[in-house]
Formats: sequence, structure tokens, C-alpha cells
Amino acid sequence: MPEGHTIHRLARDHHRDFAGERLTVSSPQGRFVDGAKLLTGRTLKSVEAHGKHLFYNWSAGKTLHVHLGLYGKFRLHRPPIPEPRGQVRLRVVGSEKAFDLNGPNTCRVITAKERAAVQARLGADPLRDDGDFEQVWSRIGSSRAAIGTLLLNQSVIAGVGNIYRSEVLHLLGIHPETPGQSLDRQQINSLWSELKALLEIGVKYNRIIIAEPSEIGKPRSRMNRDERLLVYKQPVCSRCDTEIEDWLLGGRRVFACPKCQLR
DNA sequence: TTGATTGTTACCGG
DNA sequence: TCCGGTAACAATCA
Repeated sequence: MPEGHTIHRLARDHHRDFAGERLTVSSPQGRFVDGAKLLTGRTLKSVEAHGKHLFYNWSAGKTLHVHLGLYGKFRLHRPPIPEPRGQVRLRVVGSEKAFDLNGPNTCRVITAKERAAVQARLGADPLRDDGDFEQVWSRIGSSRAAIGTLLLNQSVIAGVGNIYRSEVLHLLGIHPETPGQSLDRQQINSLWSELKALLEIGVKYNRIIIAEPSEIGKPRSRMNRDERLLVYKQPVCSRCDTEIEDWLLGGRRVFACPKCQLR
């Protein structure tokens, strides 16, 4: 479900909806009981996103680390709060709203040291102010691995997932199997700035919207739901009508136009 | 019931 | 050390 845009939006919304008040934290299915005990009755101070990771900073210096993985999902509630649906790992209840967390890859209370270790393994995040292009350039420009694999590696760029990797490479006409070190600085710079722009659009509209450069700025009707992805799971190329190819790269299905994205 | 999935980690071998 | 491949884990839905 989530790439970086979803996570940053969640951080923003959860901060808006829950920060500053005493919260009740529980673990309806009995998992994460110790963590829930540590947090309940405390105040949420801030919520921060780095790539696909969420860090909830609570009073008394506690940090809740959440990673949704493939299946993780938040459900937002208003009173009356419904019965838990499925395996609810974490339930947070405030005065106006509540949320449940199902199926996360990670949900745990961590120390400042553990948090630093998590973030040390994450690369630059295009949605963060501290996202550093020089770090991205040095990682990609010196690697023999395929750019399609590097874009999924969260220690290279944090927040890109399987949809954005295919879409950004298609927009820039780069073949996914191209080794990172055979891209020039200009191309890597374009990758970085394009990802930043795409992710910001994703945060704004709460879904992934890929527009052809020629479509940007045109009336909304040109950007309807059918046009939001240009290669990912598409039958033909939006530019040249050639059949889209797909294969496994880095353990995930990648999509590319054989004509617009030459090796 | 089967297959697929907007993810990550650990481990092994080259 | 880098890099690719595989398995394991998480949960839901068509």
C-alpha cells in the first residue's frame, strides 16, 4: 500500500489529529501489550516521517516506530469507535478521533539510540528538508547495480516504492537495467528532482498521479483517474503506443517501454 | 482456494 | 564488499 507520499501524509494528519492531548493506547488482540502500556495516558508531541518509516514522539521521551510494510493499514475513527476489525495491533483513542493499526511490518517502542540506528540505514528522502542530493549522487554514480534495483534500496533514496520507480524511469527515458555508474550527474539530478516533484503531488492528492510533462499545468480534466499512471501495469506506452514489457528486477515486477527506454 | 500485492530483513553464494 | 537470489513475515481482496 504505501510509498513515501502516503507515510508523510499520515505523519502530517496524525500530528494534526492527535498531538497535544492525553491518549489512550491499547492492543486489542493482545500483541504489543507492553508498548501500549508504556504509551497510554501520555501525550503525543510530534510525528515524523523518514521514507516509509514513522516516528511518533511521545511525552517522557518515548518513541513509537511504525513501518507498514506491504499490508499495514491505519483506519481512522470518530466516536462511537467500532469493534476492532481484523488483527488490530494498536488502537489510539483521543477525545475527537481514534485510529487502529492493522498488519504493520513494525510497531514498537524504541530508544533514541535505536531510532538513530534505523535512520542511519535510510538514504536521502526527497520529501524531507534534509534530503541531500550529493549523498544520492555518490551512491548511484558509483554503483554497478541496476538503477531499477537501486531505486528500491531505501538506503539510497528513502520513500520510493515499486510504482514510482517504474514511473520515474519511464518519464526520464532510462532503462531500468542501466547500471547506476553509467548514468551521468545530470540524469541522476533529474531523477532526484523528478521524484521530489512526484512525491509532493502524491502527498497533496493522496494518490500517485503521473502526468506527462506536456500535460502539467493543463486543466484538471486532463489528469483524470485513468491517466494517473503511465507505465506501471499499463498495456501500452502512453507516448508511443508500444507494448509495455514487465519482468522481475530486485525481486519486484518492473514495467518499461522498450522503445522510449533504451538500454 | 489461489494468486497477487505501493515492503523489508536475513542469509547464502559468487 | 558488492550484488543477486531466496525465503520468511505481515494481511487483505478479487
